[in-house]
Amino acid sequence: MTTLSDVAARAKVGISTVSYVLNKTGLHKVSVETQERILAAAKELHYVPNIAGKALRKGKTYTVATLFPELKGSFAFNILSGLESELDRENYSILFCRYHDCQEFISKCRSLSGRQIDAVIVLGGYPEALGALKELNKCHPVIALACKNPLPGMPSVYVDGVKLSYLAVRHLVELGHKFIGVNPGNDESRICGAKLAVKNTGSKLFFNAEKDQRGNAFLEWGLNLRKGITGFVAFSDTMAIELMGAAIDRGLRIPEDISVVGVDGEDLGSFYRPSLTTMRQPSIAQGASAAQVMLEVINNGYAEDRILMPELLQRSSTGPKK
Amino acid sequence: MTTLSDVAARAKVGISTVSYVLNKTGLHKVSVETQERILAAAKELHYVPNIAGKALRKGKTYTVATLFPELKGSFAFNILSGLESELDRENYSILFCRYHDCQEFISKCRSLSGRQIDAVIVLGGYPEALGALKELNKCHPVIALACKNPLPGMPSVYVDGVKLSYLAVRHLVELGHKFIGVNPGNDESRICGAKLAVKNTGSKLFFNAEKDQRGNAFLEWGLNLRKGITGFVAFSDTMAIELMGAAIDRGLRIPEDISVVGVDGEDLGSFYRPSLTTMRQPSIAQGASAAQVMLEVINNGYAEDRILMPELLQRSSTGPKK
DNA sequence: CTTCATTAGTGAAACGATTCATCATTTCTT
DNA sequence: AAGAAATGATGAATCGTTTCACTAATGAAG
Repeated sequence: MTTLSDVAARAKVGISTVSYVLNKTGLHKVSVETQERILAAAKELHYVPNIAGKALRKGKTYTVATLFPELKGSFAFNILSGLESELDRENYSILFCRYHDCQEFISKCRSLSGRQIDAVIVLGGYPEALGALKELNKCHPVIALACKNPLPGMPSVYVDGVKLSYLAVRHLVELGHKFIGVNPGNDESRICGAKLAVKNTGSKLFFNAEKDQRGNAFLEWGLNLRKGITGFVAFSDTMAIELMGAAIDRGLRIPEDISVVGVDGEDLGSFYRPSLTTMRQPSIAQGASAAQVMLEVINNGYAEDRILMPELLQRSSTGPKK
Repeated sequence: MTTLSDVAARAKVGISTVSYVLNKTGLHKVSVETQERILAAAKELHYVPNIAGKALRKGKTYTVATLFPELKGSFAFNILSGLESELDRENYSILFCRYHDCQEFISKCRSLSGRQIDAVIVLGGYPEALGALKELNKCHPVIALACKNPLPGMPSVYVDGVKLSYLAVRHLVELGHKFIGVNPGNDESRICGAKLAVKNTGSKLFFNAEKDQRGNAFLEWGLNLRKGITGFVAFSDTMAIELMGAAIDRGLRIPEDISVVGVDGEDLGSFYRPSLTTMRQPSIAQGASAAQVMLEVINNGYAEDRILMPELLQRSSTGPKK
């Protein structure tokens, strides 16, 4: 481990001069020759700054924490990837934290509060844990990812839920489906977007409000409705695929008998038969945007929300109503 | 930010005593009353140790880096999760790093070399980048994950490839398949396991050595062989599913016409129709094991490899040869 | 009554970096 | 030529911990 003073000794200058030069602090005047001598010495000795020392002195760690819920599929890893490539350029590192339930969410918030980090990026969360989140936000800037403003004024990055829902439902409407089932949970934007899509079209919307619904239960609910639903929007690819499996098990044909739209845009959906029509949510871009927002907040103390646009990936699980 | 000296002041003791008490260093004698006074003061002031200060002094950071390649599916995130829950208990944090190509792998190895961390867990890697890995290993303990001993003596955690391959092929043999196609890449263990499984059975094995094969190409290769292959082992669920899609597109029935075994054990495979028979590779357990190996190496300077056993998940994509 | 352990506790020196305040020089003004 | 200003460089304090070496004070042993 070579330190600043090793470099200083070799370049025959004071320790502080080395620091000034290596940090390119343009303010302090150092002659060109000295600079070169120092740079050379640093290179020869393979000097790398000691992050702990730096952090201790500056109070800044160039480290941000991420707090993830349990997630399946490649979504989480894509987010991480997007974050990483954006932050790496600015020499920030990512700390990975994860919670399984509300209690653990709270305890991780607490322990992150006391940690030396520059910001936290939070996914998911719990309504009953807003206190812990607020507490955390007193200690560090917090950015909400894939979750719209959990706390007033907290900068967020998310996919436009109204548009997402609108595009998915409109796709089914345009295919002629008259009775459409969606399970937006209690997400206002999704409900709103779906309503917008059927407005003045003659198609009718049915909301399944059940939380944590499985695909087959959703299908059953739809088929049992008086009118018989022919178009389904499932708010995740996993559920959509599960729904399709259940439909095939009952001898239903897709898309001849029912049409299914998923949400996420995972690659895997394209390999299913029929391949899954889905709403692509740009996960890597979400990570990258969160990184940008975070940097803005760190540098300017403030950032606007970043809202990303979803996109319809039309494949074979949707077709004209027959 | 309350520091040790704040606590010391409130408890009316010296700063070093506080340190001894808070670190439970059993060696130094401190009277019970004083201990309680200090503990109380620390609690009242919400003391949390400054990691930077600690790291600077001790040269130990309680941070380990992970180095991931690009990966799809939930594998990577599961690994991270397994790591996290195991390491969290020991108060280690996880730094997330990622590479896209060989060059970036090398540069990340370099930058990790200079960083203050206690160990590195590496997935994937490149034969042509072993130098960088060796260099990294000079600076920190390195554990290889899901990759068998990339460097001699480097502790590794991986799933038993021989067994994996053996079980997958034997399953097809037992179903009566006489011509079986596998694509083990250049993985010796997988080739070996597959050979073991057909030994003295009358079934015959065909190796597709192509790297980065897509599912449909693999299928085509198998169908075009002189004998006509009826059983396929694809060494990832994604490829297996892609292969099934391609088969269905050609009007083949699964498992009546061909049987397909995947490898990974992702949930999504169970929703496919037919649902995918696959070899489960315990990804969370792999993460957890890597964490344990890492702790062993950090504490004892040495650890045995940890080899995990795969498991056959029999579903509907395999059936008797007809 | 010394001497020696033991107990309870403290002071101060690191660890490696940043940065304020200071100091010689030299150069410019007037 | 004397003071002011700019240039180039440095010393030392500081961030929060840990931990070695040390000190009182008490009790036990000889």
